[in-house]
Amino acid sequence: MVATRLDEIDRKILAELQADGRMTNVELAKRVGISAPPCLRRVRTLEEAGLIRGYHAEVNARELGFEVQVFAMVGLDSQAEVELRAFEERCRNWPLVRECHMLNGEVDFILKCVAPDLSSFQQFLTGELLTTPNVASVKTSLVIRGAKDEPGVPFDVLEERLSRTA
Amino acid sequence: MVATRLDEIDRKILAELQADGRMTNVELAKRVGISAPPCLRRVRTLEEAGLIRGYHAEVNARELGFEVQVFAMVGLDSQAEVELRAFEERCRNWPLVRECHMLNGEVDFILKCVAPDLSSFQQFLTGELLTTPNVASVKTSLVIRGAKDEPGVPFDVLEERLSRTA
DNA sequence: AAGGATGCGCAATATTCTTTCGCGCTTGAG
DNA sequence: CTCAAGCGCGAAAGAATATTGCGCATCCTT
Repeated sequence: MVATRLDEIDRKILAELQADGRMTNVELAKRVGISAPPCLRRVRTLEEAGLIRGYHAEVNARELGFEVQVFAMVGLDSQAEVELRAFEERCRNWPLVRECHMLNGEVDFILKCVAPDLSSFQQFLTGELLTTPNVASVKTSLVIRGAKDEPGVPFDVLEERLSRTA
Repeated sequence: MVATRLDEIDRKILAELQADGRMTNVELAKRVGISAPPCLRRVRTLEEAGLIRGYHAEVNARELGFEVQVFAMVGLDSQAEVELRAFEERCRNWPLVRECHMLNGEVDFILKCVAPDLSSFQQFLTGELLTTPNVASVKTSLVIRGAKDEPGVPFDVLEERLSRTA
């Protein structure tokens, strides 16, 4: 099912559910222009094919008490695959680390972190991240304010691209 | 309603919906330990209070044809508030830019971008970002691989913190 | 202690979801 | 070119869910 090419309706479904993941199936069907049963079948297929990984409520982190957001650039001493995997595994176990991406260039990883306040982040930084074996350098940057935070991908770009090919 | 403190049930609701945003209300009610009607009322209240910003399907970007993910660190010539706002507004209009955060330190902004392939990103980089007025420097880092990508906030940290206070 | 406000649960109604069925279209073999 | 098989669609019925109104308990205030 991986190689299955999506048609326009599938892409519309994905776009709609990315914008509003709690939309009812009948509403979704109406928007993509088919009736409810085949629409639901398509959604199930997309889920099983892994094109839809899950559904999440977007919560207001600040109101919930997570006032601090930090990007951390991490450099390691050894970039051996085993060491890379070990560091990634540690990241998965740190709840304050929400994202961990391996990068090219001088920095090995970028981490997006959240924390209730500065002191709890610094506690994590000095008590956990900096004391981790193989961590050579960490440069942190506090987020002053967020200007844009869109989840997912831009479907308009995809449609535009496909229309050029067709 | 902003100053309203959430009780444990509200936090459970948020945690559950963050993990599975399409859960039915009866299932949610069962999990948080109350009956369906008050559960739905709480969800509506949380939505109206802005604690739930929305619901989104998490789509598989790579399978959809967005194979490239890039972090871009942007420095501006002028950091006057008007200029900062102007740059943020441009970011909001670039579909390939999914996130834009203003940082402290030497870099002014960090951008998380996606693109179908390297050439379309470079087209954006050289044709759009680098030619934008007031942009002094851009350093880009390609994401080699993603190790962790959790949406939202860690509710366990929140609960732990609250239990210490109580 | 009385009054008011808040929030729960129960029950009834309306909406939505799920399943089954038959139809029409495309596809590939004869 | 014809025909049969496979696939996806739409309609309808039964099941599950969402939604509303109401009575009652609890808590806080006075």
